[in-house]
Amino acid sequence: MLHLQGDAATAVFLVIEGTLIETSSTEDGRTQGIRLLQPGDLTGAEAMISDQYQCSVEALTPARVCRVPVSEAEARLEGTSSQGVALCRALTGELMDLRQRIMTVGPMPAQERVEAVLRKLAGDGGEWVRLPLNRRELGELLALTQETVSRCVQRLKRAGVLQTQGRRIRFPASA
Amino acid sequence: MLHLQGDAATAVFLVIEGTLIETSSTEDGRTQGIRLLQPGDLTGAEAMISDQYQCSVEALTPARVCRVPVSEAEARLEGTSSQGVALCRALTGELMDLRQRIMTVGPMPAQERVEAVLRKLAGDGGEWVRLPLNRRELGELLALTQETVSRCVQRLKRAGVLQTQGRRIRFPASA
DNA sequence: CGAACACTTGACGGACTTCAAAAAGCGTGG
DNA sequence: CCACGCTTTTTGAAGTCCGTCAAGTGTTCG
Repeated sequence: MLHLQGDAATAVFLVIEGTLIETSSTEDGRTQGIRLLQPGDLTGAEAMISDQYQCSVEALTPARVCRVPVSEAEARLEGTSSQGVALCRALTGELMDLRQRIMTVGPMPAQERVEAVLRKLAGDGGEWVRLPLNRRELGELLALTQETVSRCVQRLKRAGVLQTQGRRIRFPASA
Repeated sequence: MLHLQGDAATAVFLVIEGTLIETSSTEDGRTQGIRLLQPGDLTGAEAMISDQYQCSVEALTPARVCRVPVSEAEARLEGTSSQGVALCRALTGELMDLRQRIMTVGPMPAQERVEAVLRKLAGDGGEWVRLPLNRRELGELLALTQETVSRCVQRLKRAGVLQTQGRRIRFPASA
């Protein structure tokens, strides 16, 4: 085990030899494998922009990895233009976002996926927001059909989780 | 439409304003939404290591984006240590890998997912390889149950796509 | 006002999950 | 080498969630 999801993120790792696996778990215990790591792959890059690891990394075979403390990685970039550092941080942010997406389309049931994406789009501040996607496009994003998306939205409405008004939706403040 | 999957990749884009969506399609026409892009997000980073875009990007609302030609992005990193450039390339590779994973767990049926991951692990060179994961772990990676993974492996065996021998598997050379 | 498009709803079928049990691998010690 | 116990894998039966097909009901905009 290289590190656990939630551990203090202090280093980036480069795989030299062997096969490892990144996994991530939801609070309620569902686990999803994110990706296999093979020689040449990098992992733990989120250490550069976050203080906690987003996933656990475990060796599946005996493996050798190169551990680069964040301080050292940053020192290497230090001499560089600030754009270089900014680019790395941005790329790392994209990585974290894609991992989150895998957690959504992987183990979540349809209704949770729909709620997750709508919350992201609408915010949960309680304002009305016009959705920029139709049901078909939402389905495409969530690996569901438009019909399933529609049914989930209706179910969430009936459950009082959200309100709709044509193409506009809103999550009532949960207090 | 910012660019299409397969277009010549010549620039990286930074979202300034608006909402856009990255989508990717398989050769046989299934489309999967990869992620929503919002202000501050970066897209098209694969231009730095590939000559084709991996996904299409489309604006869902009126949007403003900053287009950075690859040549310029590289020039900015030029003054830097080679490690900076290497780091960016590695991060971009991870991004492409995660997109591929979303294509796998999103729209692919169980049997295709199993075949895809086994081919990645075993190579299709025709040698026997010992799997470093058991059925439960394969299921975790593919968002399937261990039983479904097992059934798919059996079906692939019967179809002559692969052979097994305890924990070892092999894809007969397809010639 | 009407046509095109988006969204909802229902009935049905199929793919995958769940639960349960049998079979096969695999290491240990006799 | 074989017997034993453990884990992993396979197989079966039943149930569920989601996809497909097909109407029907908004909504938007010319």
